[in-house]
Amino acid sequence: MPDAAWRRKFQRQILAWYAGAARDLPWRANRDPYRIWISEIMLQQTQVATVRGYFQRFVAAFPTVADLAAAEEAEVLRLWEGLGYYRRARQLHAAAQKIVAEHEGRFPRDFDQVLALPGIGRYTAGAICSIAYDAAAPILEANTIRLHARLLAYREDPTKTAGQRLLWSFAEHVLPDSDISSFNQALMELGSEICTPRNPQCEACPVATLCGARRQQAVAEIPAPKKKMKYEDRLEVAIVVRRKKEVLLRQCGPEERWAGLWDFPRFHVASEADLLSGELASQFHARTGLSAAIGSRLTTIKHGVTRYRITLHCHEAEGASGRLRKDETAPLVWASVDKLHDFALSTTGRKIARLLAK
DNA sequence: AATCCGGGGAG
DNA sequence: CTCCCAGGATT
Repeated sequence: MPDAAWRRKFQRQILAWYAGAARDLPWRANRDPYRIWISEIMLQQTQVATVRGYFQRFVAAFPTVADLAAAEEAEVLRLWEGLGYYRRARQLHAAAQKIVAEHEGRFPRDFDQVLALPGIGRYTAGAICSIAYDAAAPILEANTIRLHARLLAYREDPTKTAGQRLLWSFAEHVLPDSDISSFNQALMELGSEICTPRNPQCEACPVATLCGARRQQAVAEIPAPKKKMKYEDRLEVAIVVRRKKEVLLRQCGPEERWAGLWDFPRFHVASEADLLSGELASQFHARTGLSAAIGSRLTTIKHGVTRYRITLHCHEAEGASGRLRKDETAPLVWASVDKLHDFALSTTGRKIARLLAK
């Protein structure tokens, strides 16, 4: 670990640089812990450019913890539509209700109480408490993992347990006595804007002279590349069942992907042949209670969900008849095509909905 | 320690 | 195409 002199120079350089480089982001307008919390949850595994618009709409709809707690979960999910990792939205909502129930509706000040809220781990608790309250809490996330790994010339995979232990320790060790809020944000800003994954701008870096990777001319090799994800190809089919101006939607159950969101009835099939074999129609009947033939293809959408590369064929159902099956955990409803914007849909569901509206 | 969870930006 | 992103929860 670096000594006190190194630390002081590091802190001074970081803070001086940030004073002139801080971007004007919506969640930096004030230090309201509620807004900072919302931004931190949205920013989990999601880029700043993507979050901007969502953040503005979300805090406009729910300006306070109490507003969020009082909202319907469906409305929260609707505002989250397209952001992904929908568990974040449900946990955000649950946390707001917990704050109302246990903290009189005021966002807690104590680190451990913040950490105890659903959806908040060590990073997010540290970020909120340092940014909003100037608490002496370290942070470690994508930007600072890369930044610190380079500063320390750490050549192992910094996302593994040993690397995490080292980098959390470093993050705590370099924390200044004051201005923690600016300091932590500055570290992330530096990682995001200067110490980038590819082609970092070391010439513009305020701590280049303190950087181990730079000294070893190993900036391009650090951090070590993560092991490549192996993707599994998957074939799925979405069925569009029309009834006059309505279409059949299904709400995803709590145990499945996109829990709480609505989608067109969707099936995993082994091969293209299953579309014709009657196997799909049989599954469709078991799921919905309706009898129908698989009709013409409307479109094909390719997308990825974690380790799956999904090819989604979207087909019309023809001659649907029968009575809808009752399903408590995954309700089926007939939705007016003109009212599909009132439902929180998965991104693929929204693409299909847009197709039907034409 | 591994795995799951989404979607999009950017090269 | 591939890599990556202000991670957390679960197993």
